[in-house]
Amino acid sequence: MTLRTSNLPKADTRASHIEIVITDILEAAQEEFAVNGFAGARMQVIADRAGYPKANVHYHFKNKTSLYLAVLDRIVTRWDDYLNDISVDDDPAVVLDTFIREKVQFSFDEPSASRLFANEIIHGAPHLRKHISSQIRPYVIDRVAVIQSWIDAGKMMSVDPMRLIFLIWSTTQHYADFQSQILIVTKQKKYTQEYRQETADFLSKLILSGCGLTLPSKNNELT
Amino acid sequence: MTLRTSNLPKADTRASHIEIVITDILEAAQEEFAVNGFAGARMQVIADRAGYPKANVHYHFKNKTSLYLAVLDRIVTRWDDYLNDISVDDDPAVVLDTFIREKVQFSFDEPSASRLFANEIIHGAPHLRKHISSQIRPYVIDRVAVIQSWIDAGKMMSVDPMRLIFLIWSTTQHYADFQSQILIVTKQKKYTQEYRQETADFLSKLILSGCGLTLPSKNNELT
DNA sequence: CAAATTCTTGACCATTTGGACAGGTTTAGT
DNA sequence: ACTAAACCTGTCCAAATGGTCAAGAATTTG
Repeated sequence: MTLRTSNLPKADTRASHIEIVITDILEAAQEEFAVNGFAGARMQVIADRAGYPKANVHYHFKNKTSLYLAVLDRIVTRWDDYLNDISVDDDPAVVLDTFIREKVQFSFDEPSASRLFANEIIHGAPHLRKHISSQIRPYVIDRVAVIQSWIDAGKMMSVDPMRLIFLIWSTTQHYADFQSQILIVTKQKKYTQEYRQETADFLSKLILSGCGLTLPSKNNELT
Repeated sequence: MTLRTSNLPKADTRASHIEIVITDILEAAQEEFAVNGFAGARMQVIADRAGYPKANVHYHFKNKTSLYLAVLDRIVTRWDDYLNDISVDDDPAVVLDTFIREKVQFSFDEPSASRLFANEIIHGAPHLRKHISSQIRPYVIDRVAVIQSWIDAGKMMSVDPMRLIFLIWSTTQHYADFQSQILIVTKQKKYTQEYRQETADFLSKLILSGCGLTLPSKNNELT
């Protein structure tokens, strides 16, 4: 609505101004791509939502595909930031509990990112194949090894570690990807803070218990 | 490829011929919509895949939307057929085990149906709102009541029944919707029969155990 | 302060695509 | 066998949409 160019603080440099424009466009694009998919997304809508003329969007991003890739890259990067390191010496219960709660939080906090990602995978991951095999796969293999060592050490029940990771991914993502269905079934307008909390508690409890684990004692001081 | 009109058996009536054509189109459309989403799907591609001229598709289906709705309806109907009835007197472990295995089977057998459905929900379920509130919601409420009665009867651990249903849905659907990611991470070309079986076993075991349940004894004679 | 560089934008275009339509063909009824 | 209805399909078209371009505004630089 308001023209960014005319009412910026004096101290603003060109570089930082550009960053704002780019971010505006990326955020608008993420929303549009998440809601309508790549093919369904409209450059005009993205431009409108970001608050710039369409040609401006094309100035900063060569074409629709490169804009989409930029959005994906941004999501994937933020995703990777969430990935915490775990070690053989850690307590399985604590690690899994933390992992689950972080994933749940991500789903509730950034549903459009989650949906865009899901969309890309459902459609065969045409733009993410490389990232999956070079980043995600090593990550999974690494965690699998640690979980397996816990099992070997008798610290938890014997369950297939990779499928356990898939299970955690799926159950947590579900609340973002299938939000519309869940809200209708539960007759809610939107997720409440309480619902989020109970969901995290539920998932943590059921999954840990499914692995034969229990949290040490105190477990309610997470954000 | 071959023209259906010219080489049909004499006994074939017009009605059944039409059914074949319609089915061909619906199947082609399901695949195309699942792979590319509604906006990305091309009528020309659907027609080609079905083996008829595009105008023929438009003869049987008013427009793209009505074709899409027909595909959705077909999927939803088949989905509903899977829904088994459960009662308070049943053994929770057996019911949940059966339920999980049926859902897993559906995901592996009809991945494109699952993906199309997921796609619709991710994009806000514009065409399924009614079905969700009139069919799915009552179904869920019904199962929730039964599960709750099991909990009250001390037959299983106290877990939120609705979230348990969501969890089963998400974990089973995951293998269809995120197939491309899973195949890359597990370095498989396609799901093997063995992988399907182990997945069903894994999910059943972990979820039952998460509910404090164990299967009676014999549990390996399912299809 | 002038020139050069970067950024912005309205107007315009080429292509794609859903869909209309009219004329032809096959089937069912009598 | 003949007619009417149902079905099929090649051709064409209007609308939508991604993308271009050249001129103008703002900012940096020499």
